[in-house]
Amino acid sequence: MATIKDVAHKAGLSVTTVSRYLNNHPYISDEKKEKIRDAMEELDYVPSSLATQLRSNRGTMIGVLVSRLTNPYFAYLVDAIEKKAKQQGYRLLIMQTYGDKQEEINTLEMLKEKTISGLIMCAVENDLETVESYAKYGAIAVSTQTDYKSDRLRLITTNQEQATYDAINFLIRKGYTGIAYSTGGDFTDQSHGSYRNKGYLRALEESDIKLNERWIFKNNHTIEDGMEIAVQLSRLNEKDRPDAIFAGSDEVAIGIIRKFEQLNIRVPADIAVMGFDNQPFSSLAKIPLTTVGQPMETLGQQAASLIISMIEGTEFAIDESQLKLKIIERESA
Amino acid sequence: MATIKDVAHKAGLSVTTVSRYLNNHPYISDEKKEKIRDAMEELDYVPSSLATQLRSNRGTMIGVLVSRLTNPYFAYLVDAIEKKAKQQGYRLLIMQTYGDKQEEINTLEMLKEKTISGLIMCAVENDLETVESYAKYGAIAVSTQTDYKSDRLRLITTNQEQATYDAINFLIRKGYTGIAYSTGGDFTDQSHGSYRNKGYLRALEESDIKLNERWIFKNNHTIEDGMEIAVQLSRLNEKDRPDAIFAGSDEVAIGIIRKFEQLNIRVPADIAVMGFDNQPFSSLAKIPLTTVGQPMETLGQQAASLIISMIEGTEFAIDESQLKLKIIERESA
DNA sequence: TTGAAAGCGCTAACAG
DNA sequence: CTGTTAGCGCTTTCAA
Repeated sequence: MATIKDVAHKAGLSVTTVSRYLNNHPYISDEKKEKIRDAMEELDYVPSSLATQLRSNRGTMIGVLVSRLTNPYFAYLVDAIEKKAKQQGYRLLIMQTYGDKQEEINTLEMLKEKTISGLIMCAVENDLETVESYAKYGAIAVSTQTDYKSDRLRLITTNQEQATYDAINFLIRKGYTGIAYSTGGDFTDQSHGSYRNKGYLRALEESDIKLNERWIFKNNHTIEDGMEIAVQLSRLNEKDRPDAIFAGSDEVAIGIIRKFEQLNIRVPADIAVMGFDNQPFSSLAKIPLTTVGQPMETLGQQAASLIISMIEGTEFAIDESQLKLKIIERESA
Repeated sequence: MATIKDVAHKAGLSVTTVSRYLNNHPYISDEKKEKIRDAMEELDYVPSSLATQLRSNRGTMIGVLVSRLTNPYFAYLVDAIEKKAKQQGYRLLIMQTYGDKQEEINTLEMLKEKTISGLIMCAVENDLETVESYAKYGAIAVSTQTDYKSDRLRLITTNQEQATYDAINFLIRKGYTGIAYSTGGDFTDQSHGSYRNKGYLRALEESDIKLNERWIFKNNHTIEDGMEIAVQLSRLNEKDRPDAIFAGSDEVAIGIIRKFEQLNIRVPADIAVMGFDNQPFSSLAKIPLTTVGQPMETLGQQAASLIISMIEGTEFAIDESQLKLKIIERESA
């Protein structure tokens, strides 16, 4: 591979001048520019981004950390980030944690290695104190709802609490009053999904609906989990049964509906089912799912813009108004 | 950030020794090892991967090129590649082409930049001659079925021709004889999907079924395309109608089925529908899809192992037996 | 407007 | 077993 030296030699100039050309410095005569261009062309020269980064101490690689790429939520997020990043001349290094804290740490360590100049964490496993301790090595943006305040870390938040509140109210307005609830966490304040729990609780409270502990289902993620919930629900006494369930995820919702079908429980006539995420398959289901859609596209775009601004030391204000979740009404509720 | 120099200084040793330690060279006394370890610990030292790569001329980054990450086929592929790569100490740089030839070239150029030491092309837009011309700059593995022979380029092939042949025979054995066919390409030999076309044609021929041009649908990709196909099929005279259609993609299949439902055409009773890909939603559909499953997991693993072996100059033999597509029978056919 | 020279952080002969 | 030294390919003073 040709180096800057070869180009300089062939053009009869110094490497300095060639370097200047590469970086669009002023003060190069057009004549030399021409020569350099020709030499580069002839040698099929491409600057080594490695050397550039090492010397100039500014990288062009952005890390993106997700739980699993096969989860469409993350796939769409990464898709949006990739488009925006490419457009601004940045590359993406993708890592998956699969929910593992240590993997997350390993990725954060790449900031020290200078492999990446910034990291977008689309999900977070460790506590934010730990994450923040890496902020001195590079830019970090985290997508999560939290009360944690920090000026080294930028947070890019969607309002899960509000979305859940809205969703439950949507059900209430539709006349449902017995609203069961499924969560991926354990329904405590520290668990995953705690902000959604708050939204659920707040909506019930405002409508003077008493919480029924037996209608709370914890640690559910998969279609199978959903089917199990449906079984449990079906075992309840007719009058002890909720008339709706907020499933917390589209997978779980699909599982519930599928099992209900086998049990001859009609959706939404007997029990309405509401999902969360608006997965691609949700509109394709046998009973198209009423669900909550997340703004993956704008979330990804803004995350990319944010991290780039942090890397480059410019300002970027997140536009919260673009980051709203919205209820997507179809047939299951 | 601490450098190797700082570590050497603090440990009272030369950078060479520290470098040796970093690279697990023999000939270092345990005593010094200890010192180095301590110094690194204290300084929170992490080697700059940039400098290492520049100097040693061996990188640790693998490029992965896909059409769109939001296509589950690619998401699952990348997922598998990521796992395998991580396990071997490599990182993934992801690029999307969105079907654009120039984007593919841009990605190939990264081989020259030394940004990546190898590239896995999960799909290919340009002709293989062009791709091959980049092979001198780094390892390239391409996943595509082709007759193109090359020793600079490694191909990792699934047998689309055979899978389609098998699928059509599956339909034939089920008693269907009028088998329509939809393709993403234009049904010519050069287009996307030409190997599938061959499989279709071969199966028909072997069963002495004459090709009916009016049952060939070209350039279809989306659910909407599928719905349009269904409309056209419904307009055919009852006796001119096929009794099955091989849709070429699950999306198209879903579209066809959905429209058929509106038109009161029963699936599979009136017309059987077969998809391709086994997308995650395919089993979830109203009428669970009979389709062809691709071995994304092993394909991804083998692609990763292959490119790593190429980068490291070792041998790796692709295990074709693991790369078989298989028919997944559900209800639509 | 141009060039010489000194590194960025690391590795790899070569010499002890 | 350990250190000296010369770069990898590029950018950036400094001086001309």
